[in-house]
Amino acid sequence: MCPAQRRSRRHDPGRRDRLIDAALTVIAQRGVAGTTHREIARVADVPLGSMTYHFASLDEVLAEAFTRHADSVARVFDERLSAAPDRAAAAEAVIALVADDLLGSQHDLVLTVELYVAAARNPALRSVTQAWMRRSRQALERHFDATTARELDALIEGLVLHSALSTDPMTPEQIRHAVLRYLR
Amino acid sequence: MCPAQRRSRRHDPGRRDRLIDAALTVIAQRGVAGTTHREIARVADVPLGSMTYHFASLDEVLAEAFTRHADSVARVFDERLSAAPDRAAAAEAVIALVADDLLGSQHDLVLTVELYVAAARNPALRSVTQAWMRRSRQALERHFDATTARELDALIEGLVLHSALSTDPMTPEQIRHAVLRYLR
Amino acid sequence: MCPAQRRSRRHDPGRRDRLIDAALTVIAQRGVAGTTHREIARVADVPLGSMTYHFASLDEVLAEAFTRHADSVARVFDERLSAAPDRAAAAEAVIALVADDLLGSQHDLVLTVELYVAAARNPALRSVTQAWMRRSRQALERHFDATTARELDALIEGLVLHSALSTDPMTPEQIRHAVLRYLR
Amino acid sequence: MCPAQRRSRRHDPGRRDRLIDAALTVIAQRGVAGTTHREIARVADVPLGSMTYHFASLDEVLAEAFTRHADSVARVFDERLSAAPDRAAAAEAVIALVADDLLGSQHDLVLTVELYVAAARNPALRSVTQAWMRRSRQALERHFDATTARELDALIEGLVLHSALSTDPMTPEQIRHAVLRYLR
DNA sequence: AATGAATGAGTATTCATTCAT
DNA sequence: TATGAATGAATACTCATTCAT
Repeated sequence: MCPAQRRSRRHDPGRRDRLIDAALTVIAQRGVAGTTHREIARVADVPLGSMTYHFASLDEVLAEAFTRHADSVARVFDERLSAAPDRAAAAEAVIALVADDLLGSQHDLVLTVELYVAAARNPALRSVTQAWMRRSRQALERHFDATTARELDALIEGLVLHSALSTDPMTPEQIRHAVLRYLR
Repeated sequence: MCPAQRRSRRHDPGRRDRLIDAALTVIAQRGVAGTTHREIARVADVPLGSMTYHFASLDEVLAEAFTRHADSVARVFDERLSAAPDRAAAAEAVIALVADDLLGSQHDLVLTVELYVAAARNPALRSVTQAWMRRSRQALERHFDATTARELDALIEGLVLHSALSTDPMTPEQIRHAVLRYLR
Repeated sequence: MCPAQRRSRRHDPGRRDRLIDAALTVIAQRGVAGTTHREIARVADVPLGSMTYHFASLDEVLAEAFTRHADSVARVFDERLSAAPDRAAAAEAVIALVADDLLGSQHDLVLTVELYVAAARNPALRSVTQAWMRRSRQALERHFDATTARELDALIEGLVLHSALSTDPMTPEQIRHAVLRYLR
Repeated sequence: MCPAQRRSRRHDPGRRDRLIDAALTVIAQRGVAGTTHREIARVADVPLGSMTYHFASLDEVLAEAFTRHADSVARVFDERLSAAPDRAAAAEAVIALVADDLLGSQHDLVLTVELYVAAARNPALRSVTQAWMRRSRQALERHFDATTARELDALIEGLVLHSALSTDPMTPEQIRHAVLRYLR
């Protein structure tokens, strides 16, 4: 009777949103291969049937989740580069972004790699990765010419990925060294 | 009765080997998530029971397959860098390796990314990736100092991966430009 | 705001009726087994919740739909036989009815067979088929004695069904031959 | 330890066969719509996984089951008509076949109607019904001309089906009357 | 009066692995 | 040594129906 009781969750606006977040959690923890309706529902504490009510298929869930992930990472990238007043500050922004990604939770990094693999076989996801790439490159082009932007983007990719897979990831100083050497 | 009939392959010494190759084919085509005993057996044209006869588990199959893949890619890397007489030739070797990866079949590239993701959750595979990385770096260190080798290795990673995911992959000329700019 | 916008159909007096027609369309297209609340709602372009608002259960929908089908087929049967002035004209009416069923859309025929099967397990539907049969027989009894009416009714059934399932359905001439031979 | 214990059913030759029979039982009891892997497995007292080991899909199960049904009914039809020495005996054989179908278990009759409906939407089943029809007609043509055979076949169809759906099915005497009147 | 949201039981199917031969 | 048969857990997805608004 008391409305505070966890009795029923029938009215739950925002559930779809929470499900997408739960999906990202699951993908990060168990990979795309281990991402199932059941697991997402469990993490979001929602009945299984709710998944297929809100999403037509698991692929739709993945697409929405990765889109959200890419958007949020790209937004940070955009913001930091927009805030940089000059080329030197932009270089520092890039260094900070890479270092944060590496030193921060593995969460974002793992999601990114999962997205890459999933995109290799899922066209819907491929357009997500491509939009994201385009956006990063445009952010870099605020400060660098097109060729430099493209090459720098690839270098960032390599630094992040490589270090992530290594037992001794690069230190922030090493990252700074690599980026500045390239831009020297 | 006639031995030419495709009757039975009961005596088949290289079968274990062929199964590992079949596994790589399947991983490249359908991803680790789509790699099953059944599919590998189908590709190798071998009865299902043969899989579990030769391998204790699917994980064992994956580990052996990825080990073979890493070995073969690393060997080529090694050979080309060993053959380079000087630093300039080494730079050209690196450029050629990246360009071949991109222009050649997606096969190797896809396998590599699949390995990265699988390694994120499978310790046995992580040691495969790490041995591979160590080996590449050592190959580079024949011609470059340790810091350069490490950074170059990351750049290579980024160039290959980034271009692979892009709709307009880099041309060999663009790759050459990026590598030489870094080594300048 | 503009009332012409397709905004809402909240006031829709004939909706229940339209739902029954939609149900018949779905049954004809996908069979009773493929007839679901969702599909009927989709065909009628009506929200899912509307189905259970207007009908207590799917069975109720089916019963109403089949009743409507049987009524409409029986009415035509009635009318044509009533219009026949004598036995010879009645025979021609029967021939025309069978031929029309066969040459017309498969729609009615499929619905009839679906009804037969559904009736085998659903008592509510069994009374629909029985009322229909009784009515056909009474229509025939305007012109034929009871035994002939019954036998003729069975012959009609067989001619329609048999031809419907055949790759080379009977021609109108063949139907006429069969009916007249029986009544000769 | 004792081999007589119902311990394991792992060795069970003929299981596939038993599954097809179980499928026919289920179709007769619950209709094609109610025929599921689970239900067939339950009736055959076999684990669920066994169904999909032996059959690629539920449609394959249905096709095999209906083929068996049609074969067995057609064989009886064949045999009885082959045994008839003359046209009069053939007429009696037809009468007996219809009467047996009606007075015998509903089993065969229900299966037949289910087959008709299923065939309306499943091409694989349509060829089953057509082969069956052809075979019946050929059996009749041993004693009757082609036109008579076809018409008689339709009459049989109608008598069986119509009576089956009626609350007061025809008596054997009534069936005899109908058939003989037609052949008179 | 009407409906979007929610839910739990059920469906076909896949599959790693075990086992008897 | 090798394998066809078998199995049970899991998966994506469907759907009749209930319910809060």
